Parts: sequence; structure tokens; C-alpha cells
Amino acid sequence: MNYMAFLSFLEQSDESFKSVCRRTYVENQRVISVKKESTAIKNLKKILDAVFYISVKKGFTAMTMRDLSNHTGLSMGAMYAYFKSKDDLLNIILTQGMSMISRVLENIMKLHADPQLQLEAVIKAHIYLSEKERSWFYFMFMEAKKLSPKDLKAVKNAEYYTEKILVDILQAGAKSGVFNDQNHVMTASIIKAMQQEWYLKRWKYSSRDITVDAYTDYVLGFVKSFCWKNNGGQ
Amino acid sequence: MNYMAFLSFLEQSDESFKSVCRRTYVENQRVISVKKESTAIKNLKKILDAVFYISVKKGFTAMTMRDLSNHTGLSMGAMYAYFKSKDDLLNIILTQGMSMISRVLENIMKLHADPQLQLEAVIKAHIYLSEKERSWFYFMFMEAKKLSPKDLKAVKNAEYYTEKILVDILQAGAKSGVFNDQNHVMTASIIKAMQQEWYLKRWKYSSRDITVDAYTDYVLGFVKSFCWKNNGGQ
DNA sequence: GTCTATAGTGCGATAGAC
DNA sequence: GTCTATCGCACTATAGAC
Repeated sequence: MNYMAFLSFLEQSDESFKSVCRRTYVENQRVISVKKESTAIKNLKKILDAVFYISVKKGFTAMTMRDLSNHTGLSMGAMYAYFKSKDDLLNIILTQGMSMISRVLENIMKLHADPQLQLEAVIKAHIYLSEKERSWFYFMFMEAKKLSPKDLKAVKNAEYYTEKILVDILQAGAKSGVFNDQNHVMTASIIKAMQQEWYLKRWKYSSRDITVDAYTDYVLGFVKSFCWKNNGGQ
Repeated sequence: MNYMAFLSFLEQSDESFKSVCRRTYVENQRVISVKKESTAIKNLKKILDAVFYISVKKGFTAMTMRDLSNHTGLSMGAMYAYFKSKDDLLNIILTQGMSMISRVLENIMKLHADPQLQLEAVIKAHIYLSEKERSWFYFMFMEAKKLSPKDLKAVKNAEYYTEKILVDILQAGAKSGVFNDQNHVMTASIIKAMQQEWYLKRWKYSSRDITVDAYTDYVLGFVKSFCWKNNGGQ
């Protein structure tokens, strides 16, 4: 599966940006006072796009509601129909982002049974998803620590969850003899670090014209040389 | 060299936290109105410690000057004797941090001639330094993007600089036949990602009682399996 | 060299018209 | 469902006493 194929997969599993906005609307109707779904989704999309655009440049805290108003074309009053407060907005974005990632990785897992293919697929999918929703991933990483302790715990659990997916695959593969028997938790952590690199330092790879597929292949080469028994075909 | 040995090395090369504060004072005397050096260094240290403590929790933008005043025990007015503005404070911290890293890595490089030993030493030193000045590294990463375009460029150049140190070693080793001949820029980027992981996700390793030496060894194992010719002794 | 007190600014949020 | 106008508050930065 390359990046193009992954995008088709996302469409099939109803994970377009618009679909995620629809989910956000449905799951937050007790807060959102706008009743017409099509309007709500359209404006939510505008709001999220603007939040990412502004926050990536100067951070969520430094973003003012007036900034957001200017970028969305909505007035201050209109925006407050979509969230209770600025903090509430932060919460909605982080929560929805985390559940999107979990859903996608779970769906990807189901495509394979063989640990080698599964590991490749999950590593790729995470990087590809972070490419597609680059600003969202970057935002989640940078703003997560501003959450309340309770919500911060949820973010850390999400980190452990995606790590555990990798650990389970590594364990299964070690048991069946295709992977080296190492400290799987450490290996998974380091794989996650490589995945993160892609969206945290995107400017570096853009300026070097390195595509997401080229980056993913390099990461897989690194991982195979360490995990695959018989040296990953190097 | 393990972490303890690295700490001795830092002392020898005059890179204690206090020394760095002294440099900060000397290099910013045109801004700092305090004339007595010992007072200035003592208070600068207090200020930096407090900035890191507060910013790691909620970010530099969300930190108020009152927060800083409470944590340092200095009044608002007194603090403004050490920097022109909140932005100026940010600038000083980022600039001093970057030059500290460059100095240390350069000094480490000089200890070895052999590419394999050099690569090990530089990778270790970076992780060890980020362990010692954890909050400073974390702060630099999280707050860098709030700089002006000009200063942002300096940060990106610092990223390229530390990456280039790795690339040069990898090239020398490939030429002399001890390293595999790969895309050295990509390899260096990925090594940097692993180094970053240590200070960006420190909470994860603390909760698992993984020491900085254990982490460093694991990273080196990963790197060796990919870069060392004849598979890094696995 | 440090304090207290405060000027001036710009924020998040809302009430009420349309 | 959206807009305009505005309130009350908390912020950065400084002036002047000690």
C-alpha cells in the first residue's frame, strides 16, 4: 500500500476530513446550538481549518478569537454557537483527533494476519495519516499538554494505545520466529519516534523534496534491519 | 562514556547550568541593567528555572509575568531589569540554548577520530545533554516556532547543523568502509528523531524506570544494526 | 537593585437586534 | 443562525518611592 492507495482506503472507511467534522458535530450536539447539519458541518470545517492554520504558526494560546473570526469569516458570536469556550474548542479537537487515529489504525490492522505485513501496514498507515492530516497531528502534539489532568491522561493513554498495537505485532512475530526477540516496548517507542518525526519536522522534508513514500520506505528499512530475523533483506 | 562520565566532561568544559547563566549575562549586558555579576547570575538562574518549570506545564505564551514573579520571588519590576520584554526573554533563552548545544557537540567530536566511536559519542552526548538540561531542550522545541522569521531561521539552521555533524561522520565512515553506504541525510534525520524522543516523551520513560543509559544503548543498537557494516555485532 | 501601584491594552465571552 | 457592540477582566510594562 502506497500513499495513493491509503487515501482510497480512507475514503472507503469514511474518514475524510468532512466525515470527521460530521462526527464532531453529531458527538457534540449538546454543546452546538446550530440545528441544520449541513451548515454546522460546513462551518465546523472552516473553524478547524482556521484553528490549525493559525495555531501551527503561533500556538493555540496565542491565537485570539478575533484571529479565528477573521480567518473563518464568521463573527465572534456566530463561532460561539459551535463551542462553549476556547478551552472547549481545544478539547473537541484533541478528542476527535485521537479517536480518528484509533479508528484508522484498527481498520488497517484487520487487513493482514501475517506479523511482518501487519507491522509494515501499521507503520505506513500512521505516517500516511499524519501526512493527510498533518496540521491536526502537529496541533495535537503541541497543544496536548494544555489540557486538564484528566484529559491529559486520555492523551497519554492514546499514546500507549498506538504503542501497544506495535508491541502486540512485534510479540506475535517474535513468537512465530519472523522477528528478533528484543525489548518490544522500546522498539515500539522508537518506531513511534520515527513516525512523529514526519509531522513534527515536515518543513525539513518539504524543502528537500522527500515524499511521504520515500520517508516511509526509509523508516521501514531501518525497522527491518533491526527487527526482521536474517537482517531484513539488506 | 556513560551518563556519569558525561557529567564530568561537562564540568571540565565549563558547561554547568551556572556557567551558561554567566554566558547569558555577559552576552546580554547591553540589555541587563543589573551591574553586580553575582547577583545577576543568581537571579538569571532563578528566572530560567522558573520559566522552564512553568512553560513545560502550560507553554510560554500562557505563562504570565505574575506567574514568573511568584515563582522567582522577584517582583515584576525587578525582573524587567533582566530583559526588555517577554519576547526578549524568549529570544535570550532560545539563542543561549542553541549555542550551548553546538559548543558541547563540537567538544565531544574532538575526543575521537574513528567514525564508529565518533558516531557513538555524538549520539550519546546529545541524549545525555538533553537529559541534563531536559526542560531547556523541551522548551526550545515547543517554543521555537513563536520566534520572528529571522530567528526561526536560526533555529532551523541549528537543526541542520547538528544533523550535518552526523552526516559528516556517516560519510567518513562509509568512505573508510565501516558503515553501509546509504542516504546519510535520511539516516541522520532519523537518528535525530530518536534523540528527540528522549526529551519530548520523558514522562513515558520515567514511568517505566528506563534510565538514560538504557535508552541510549537501545538507540545505539538500532543505529548499529542499520549503519554498521556486517550488521553491528547483533 | 528592588519594591508597589497603576496606566494602558487587548482579551474571552455575551446580550440583544435582525 | 449570525451580527454588532460592549462589558469586565487580566495582561504586559513602567513610573516613582525606597
